[in-house]
Amino acid sequence: MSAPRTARARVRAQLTAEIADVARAHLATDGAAALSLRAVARELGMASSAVYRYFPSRDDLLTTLIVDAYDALGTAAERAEAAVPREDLRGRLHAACGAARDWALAHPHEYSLLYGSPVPGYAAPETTIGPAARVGTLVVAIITDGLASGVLTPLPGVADMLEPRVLADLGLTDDPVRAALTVTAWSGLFGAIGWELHGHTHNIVRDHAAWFRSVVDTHADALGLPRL
Amino acid sequence: MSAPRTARARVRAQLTAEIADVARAHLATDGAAALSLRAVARELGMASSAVYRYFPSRDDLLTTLIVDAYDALGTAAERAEAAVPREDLRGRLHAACGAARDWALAHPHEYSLLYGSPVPGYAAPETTIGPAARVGTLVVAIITDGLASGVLTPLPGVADMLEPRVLADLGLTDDPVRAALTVTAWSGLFGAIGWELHGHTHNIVRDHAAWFRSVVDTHADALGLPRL
DNA sequence: AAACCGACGAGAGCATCGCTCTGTGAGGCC
DNA sequence: GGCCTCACAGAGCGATGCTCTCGTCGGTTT
Repeated sequence: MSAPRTARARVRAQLTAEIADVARAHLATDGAAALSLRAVARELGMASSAVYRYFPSRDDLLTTLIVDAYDALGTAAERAEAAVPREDLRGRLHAACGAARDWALAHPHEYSLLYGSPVPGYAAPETTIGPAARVGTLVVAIITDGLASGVLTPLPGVADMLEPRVLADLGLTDDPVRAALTVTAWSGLFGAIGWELHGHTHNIVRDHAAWFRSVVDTHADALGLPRL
Repeated sequence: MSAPRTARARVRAQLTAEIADVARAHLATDGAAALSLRAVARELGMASSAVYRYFPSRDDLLTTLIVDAYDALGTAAERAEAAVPREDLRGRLHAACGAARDWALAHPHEYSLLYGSPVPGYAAPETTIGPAARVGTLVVAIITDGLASGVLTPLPGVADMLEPRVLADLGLTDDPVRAALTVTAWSGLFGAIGWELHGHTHNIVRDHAAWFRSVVDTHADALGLPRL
């Protein structure tokens, strides 16, 4: 991340990135489970043992790929969402979720790595939780914007299924019902993407793009986002 | 499936089942990716090559486990749903989905095998599509029951994102909007289960059972199921 | 009853994997 | 210029899925 000071560090950083790039290419074509450290080393013309100078284990390599993927997905969603007028809450949701779906369709294996089954014996380390939350943060921002501008009013009812600390951090303490709906929308949207990606809607859904838009609308309705 | 006629076929069927049982146990404890044909053979005291007399490949073994898992999940959901009065549509949805969630929490690895990332280079064969649809069929039955009894009336609007043939097969041709919502609910419910199972709601949701109930209610609302 | 043929199981073997250890070389640092 | 750390290669270990061959045993047919 920081600029390498010595020439040695520079070439090291460069080779590290090169390994990650090749690994990402393998991941994109063959999937996470087929990602082989030896194959990456072969493609780079180095001994397999040399790779361990840069990544202590296969899981470590996978972790960097995961973080990168979360970042790429988050960036895609954020850029799409930023292009929509602030007051169009539903449009912002559509943009963010549509971009997430597009990214998933373009990078199916990476998406599965993020939101599919956890890799065998692999536990997501702390470094992944930040990037993982970016899309969720985006959805929450749409809600809080709506509440701040008065377009949305807190939903009545009580709901204490979420962590109070998270509610406070997100600024949704006084609208816990809508906060729960936000988590529901978040999981539902990604569930729909995975559903399509893994073929569960094969032979059922004809127009996946249209269906996904309707899914977003369903959740937008539940959240009370006004149609523009 | 059919009764074995010869003694040879009987012992063969029995050993086949035994192999599948051991494999299922390994799957339950270690996960799908760690399922090793050799380990199964070791536990059964036979040479690894002998297992290939019963299952032509590891993927084939996995397929039978997948089919069995779909069946177990479907049975659990059906039994729970059958215990609820027919007229309580929302209760039936809660029962079916709650049972699916319970089953998933009790068999996380098997659930991930069904609804997580596809196994490397593994393509679900035709034999899995029947059992896979059982839970979905259950949800559809709740809807069609409501339409038949007049509790539900077709939702206005047009929706042609689903396959017309499926609409006809399910008897939802005259309520395509609700049919789309049904698919949305189906994917959203399983998305929520996977979301919880894979830890994406960790540190966000405090009471997962309550949250899941609210997810079911959200989809029940979207489907227009009356509160009893 | 005898011959036969198919299924069955074991073992060795191949290619692959993640990972470790050891030795050697070359670059940067004092 | 000498030291020293880092980088790399290679061999090796245990494990995987899968194939092939070979001996054996059981059921079937003549």
